[in-house]
Amino acid sequence: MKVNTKIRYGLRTIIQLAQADDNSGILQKQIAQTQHISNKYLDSIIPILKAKGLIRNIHGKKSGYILTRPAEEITVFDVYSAFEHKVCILDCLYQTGICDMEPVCIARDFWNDLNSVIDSKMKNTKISDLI
Amino acid sequence: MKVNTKIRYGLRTIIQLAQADDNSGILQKQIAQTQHISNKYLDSIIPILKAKGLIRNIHGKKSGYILTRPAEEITVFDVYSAFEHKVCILDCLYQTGICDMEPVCIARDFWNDLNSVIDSKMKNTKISDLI
DNA sequence: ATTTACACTATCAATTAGATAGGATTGATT
DNA sequence: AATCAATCCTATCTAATTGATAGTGTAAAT
Repeated sequence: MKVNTKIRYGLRTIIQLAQADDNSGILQKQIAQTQHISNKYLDSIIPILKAKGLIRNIHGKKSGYILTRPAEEITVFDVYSAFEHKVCILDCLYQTGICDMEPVCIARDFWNDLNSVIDSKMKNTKISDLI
Repeated sequence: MKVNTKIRYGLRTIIQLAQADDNSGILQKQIAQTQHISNKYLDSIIPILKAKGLIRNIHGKKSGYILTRPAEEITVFDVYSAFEHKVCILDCLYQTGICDMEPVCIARDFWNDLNSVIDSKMKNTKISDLI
């Protein structure tokens, strides 16, 4: 039950951009320095956020990254799902045939509930709620 | 963000014992068969539940395992914490000095909230609620 | 005394996490 | 057009963790 580094760094990146005044972008290098993340490692995170349409690059004098939409319109789940398709604390929740017990598993019902709780928390929290 | 096998199997074991009529115990072997878990693997799970005082062995004619207390008095968290000390989705939540950003990390505040949500769900769900 | 169940220790293969390396490409500034 | 910094892509590596099995020892019941 750990949140992995990419998701954590991804969220921190989005938060940093959300906190910036929106006239200028923030360079990857700056994010690396502020967040104490290696610039190389960010190489594997930033492109994902970009591909999912959460951030984009502006060019010119004030070059760097900005959010593509206001922080009010981005949820934690948007960031999470850039890296993992779904909130899924147990494989059997979304795949059939993994476990023989599935149709009768009471434990699974609980894990499914817990999964929903986590999912909802992420979907109901906007980046703007955090800052 | 996965729940590991020991915790899952541990919960299933507790549920099976909770469902049994309380006159007789259930042998480890029976649990293995019912739950489709190898008896050998249960060797590394059952003793932990026992050490934590959740189950105990009865001897004699109806030998096997039983719950030490009624299902109303056991929470999912009791089972979870037999295997992992705390609900902790991020190391920095309970350890200082792991991350430089800790004092100023807004993301951490969110993860901390999410952690509480998970923790509460487990602590507020009794085994008797599941069956 | 023998059988059955449980306990203890060690080991192992597979997977994943976290991170780095090196180079190609892109775009802005000169 | 040249140069320089930033970004992107692919490959690689180590360490830790997970899930599981093997083998043996011990205890209790019939």
